[in-house]
Amino acid sequence: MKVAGAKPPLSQRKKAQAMRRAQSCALDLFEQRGFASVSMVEIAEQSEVSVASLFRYFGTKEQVVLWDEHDDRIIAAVAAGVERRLTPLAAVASGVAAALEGAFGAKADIERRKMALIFHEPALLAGFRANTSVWSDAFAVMFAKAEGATRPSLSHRASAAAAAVLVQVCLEEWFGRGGRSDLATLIDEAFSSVGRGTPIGSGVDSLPTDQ
Amino acid sequence: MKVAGAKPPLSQRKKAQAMRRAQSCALDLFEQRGFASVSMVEIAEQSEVSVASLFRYFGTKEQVVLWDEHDDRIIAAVAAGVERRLTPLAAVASGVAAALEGAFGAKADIERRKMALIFHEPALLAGFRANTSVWSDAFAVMFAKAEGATRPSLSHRASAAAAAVLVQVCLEEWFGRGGRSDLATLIDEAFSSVGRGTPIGSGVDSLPTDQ
DNA sequence: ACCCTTTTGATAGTGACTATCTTTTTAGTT
DNA sequence: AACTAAAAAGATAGTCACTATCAAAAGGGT
Repeated sequence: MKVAGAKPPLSQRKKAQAMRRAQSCALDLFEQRGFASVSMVEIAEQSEVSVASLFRYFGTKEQVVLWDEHDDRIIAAVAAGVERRLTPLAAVASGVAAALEGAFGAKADIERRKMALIFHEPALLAGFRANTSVWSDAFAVMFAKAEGATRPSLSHRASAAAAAVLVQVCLEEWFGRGGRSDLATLIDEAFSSVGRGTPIGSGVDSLPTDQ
Repeated sequence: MKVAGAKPPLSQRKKAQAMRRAQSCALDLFEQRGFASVSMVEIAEQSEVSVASLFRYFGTKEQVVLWDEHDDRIIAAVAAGVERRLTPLAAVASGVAAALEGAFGAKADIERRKMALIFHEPALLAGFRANTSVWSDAFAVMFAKAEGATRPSLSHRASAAAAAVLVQVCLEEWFGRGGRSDLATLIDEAFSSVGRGTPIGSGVDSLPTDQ
């Protein structure tokens, strides 16, 4: 295991710093004038990072917003849950809740600005939702390994995809409520409503008024 | 109810015809030279539809492939299942199975060519997966209405998103197996493995070897 | 200081997509 | 069948995300 204080090489630190600077400038510009009305050239000029580097770093304009320095924390947290042999959905639920508690702690301001932009710009929302596929694939591999399988089966992929998409739904719900609800509670509610296969009209949380 | 033989206006028929012609030409070209190496101008020349119309019809290059004349059949079939008050997941499972049986019946050749391209080109796969959001939203509204709610609750959206993504997983699995498996069986397997919340390592379909 | 490797910057080019305008086609109406 | 208002299709020019390539400038070890 690595020592916590071990520095990565200078080149990597400078790169990460440039990426943070570029993302921060991009958020400023997008908030002021909208995602479509700001060009990559402007972001480059504002952030003192060349256009070529912007594309090298982020790949696409959307990823300038969507990029998250610590976006592997969720996957790591879920992996820990899987190793504790929780139910697939339970592992994901607890892992995500733990990881996001950290994300919205220290640099909560950046995260909130990102989320606000994402839900305001359809192009960004589409990219945000595409993360589901990445999570899903990662979860599926974990589930397979936990059962000693070399490759994920259909049921592994199914559980993984369901878990990943439920996390997305909860994140959107959470932000839609202004970030005031408890994310862990939302995840719990979403996961259990799927897990128990509630029949439509059974009225577990809202009885039809029969009108 | 409308008479089955009632014709839509001439303009709409010509448009649909042009779209089919354009899609068919596009599939030819993409199969020959790859999605990225064919420009919209070439598709326009080949199909005798102007570039402007291509963008009016399809919006994006990806949608030239992804567009499906009858892609509302799935949603309609699921709506029918919901009205019969099935479980959310059951309604989606049966509806999708029914709808796709039709889709791969008459014009199965086009559908297979589309699927082959979609899974061969990452850009198309991303677009294909984005359909999940559309389905999910539609399902959520159905579930809410079935319970007499005016707007979908979190659990409605959760069930809808899970159902939609499971359909995607099954479609991908189905195509990955060369289209030889029975899609309805796959859907059943996927949905039940999520529904029962199988613990990891419980060994329902493969016991861990404990190594 | 020295080289060697990796990273960054600058430049030119491609093509998806938009905006705008003109021309054609369609659908009623007489 | 001819006339007209409305809608759709075509043509054109422009923007900008993204790629490819090469030159310059770091970084990292000797």
